[in-house]
Amino acid sequence: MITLTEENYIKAIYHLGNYGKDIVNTNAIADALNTKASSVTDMVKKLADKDYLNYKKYQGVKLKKSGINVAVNIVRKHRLWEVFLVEKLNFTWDEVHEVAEHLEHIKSEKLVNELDAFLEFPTHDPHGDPIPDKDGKFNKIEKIALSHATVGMVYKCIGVEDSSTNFLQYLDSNSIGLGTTIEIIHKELFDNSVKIKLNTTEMVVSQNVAKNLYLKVL
Amino acid sequence: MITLTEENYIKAIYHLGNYGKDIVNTNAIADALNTKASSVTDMVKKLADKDYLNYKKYQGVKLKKSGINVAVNIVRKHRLWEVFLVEKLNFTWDEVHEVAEHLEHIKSEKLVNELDAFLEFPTHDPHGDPIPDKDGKFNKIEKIALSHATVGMVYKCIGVEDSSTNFLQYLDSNSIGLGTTIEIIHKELFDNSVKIKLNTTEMVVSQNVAKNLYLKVL
DNA sequence: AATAATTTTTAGACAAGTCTAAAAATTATT
DNA sequence: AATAATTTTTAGACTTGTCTAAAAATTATT
Repeated sequence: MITLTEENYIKAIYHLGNYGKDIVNTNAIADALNTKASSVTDMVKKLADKDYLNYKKYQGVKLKKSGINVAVNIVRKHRLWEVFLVEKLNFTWDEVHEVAEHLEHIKSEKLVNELDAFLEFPTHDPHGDPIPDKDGKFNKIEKIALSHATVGMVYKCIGVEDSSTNFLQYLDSNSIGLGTTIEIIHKELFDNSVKIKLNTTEMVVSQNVAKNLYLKVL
Repeated sequence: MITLTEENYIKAIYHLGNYGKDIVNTNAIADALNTKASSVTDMVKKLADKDYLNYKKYQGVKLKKSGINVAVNIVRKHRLWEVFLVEKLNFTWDEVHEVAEHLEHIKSEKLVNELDAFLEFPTHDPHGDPIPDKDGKFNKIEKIALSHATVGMVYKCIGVEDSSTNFLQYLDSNSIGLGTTIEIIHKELFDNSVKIKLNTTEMVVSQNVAKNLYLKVL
């Protein structure tokens, strides 16, 4: 049996380590989980014992197949619940994350698969992130950050890097959401801000915003 | 902050103590939660400290208003999730309990109230038990156990006392469900078994079954 | 290559919730 | 009312996950 805490460690390692492909070091995990490095050391030893990952002292950890399976399954559940909350229960995209953090730990194969079917097998969550299917397969989308977009071209907003409440509410208040069409008017070399056009209105976004907003070519 | 374990103790005390109205003793709680009396003593002291209940040494515990509020809220969530699982996700009435035991602990006012609205404010769960509304109000139905029904009368099945998988599957396999019409043919004084008629077929149920099946007069 | 700075691990402690075994209180029996 | 049986509580220990502070290893700097 895997505990809630173990699941959260595995999930963090998965996200920090490029879908479980890279080695992740102790401090990064501690930061991500708001805990101390010593606690992380204890837990990764335990996870290594349980064969979810490889742990080399002073080097770091890398997920093994069974660890990646656990992580993908949690990601699947998290994103399906997010779709449910937005599409059926009138949550906004900045409200879903916290609740989904809890729902993702409910253990029932039937629950997640029936939920998937009920939502008609969605492929992306409300933040534009792909949802793994029953077999754990999903498409890594060819997304480009607004900060790397080309002046003069037209894009569609497909997701965010930072899904903090602050950032999502900023986007909402500026009428930027999933699917919003964005034309790149000008890039300011001085401070890396970007002038963009939404429908008819033009606005300038900071480098920080530009780096955290993902687009795809229209 | 209330922990998951505290919530489960409060829920058990609520059910054991007639909606929180009666005093409940230590061993009863230990039995219900599959734990030891000494663990119960420790926990009820803690719950008394937190003002959820009154605890008198060697006497037992009784829920206070705040404890009843906690319990009713958990019951509300549990039963709403059961409705969701049966009506939207194709669960059968014997499959819902275990999953709902976990879903009931998710803490989000918005989640439960939106779920309630999404399900169109159901008043009863799939086992016939009433669902408290947003303010904790619900109707205690005038139900009668099959064991106390009158020979010759016709009833409708409205719920169960025992919602164990075994019992619910027994009912399913004998085509007894919510809404089934049941006529009382004969009561056997010798072993308290009851002969009943369902549509056209007649069958005999044991005293054990009869005590755990709730009816209402048709 | 030696020293300094950083990262990671170890050692020991703590809180929550549980357990066993023994002691104390209550209830039942004669 | 005294003794027996039962119930409940206490005392001390264990597990999980956490922490602090110190030690050890690694990496960076001179």
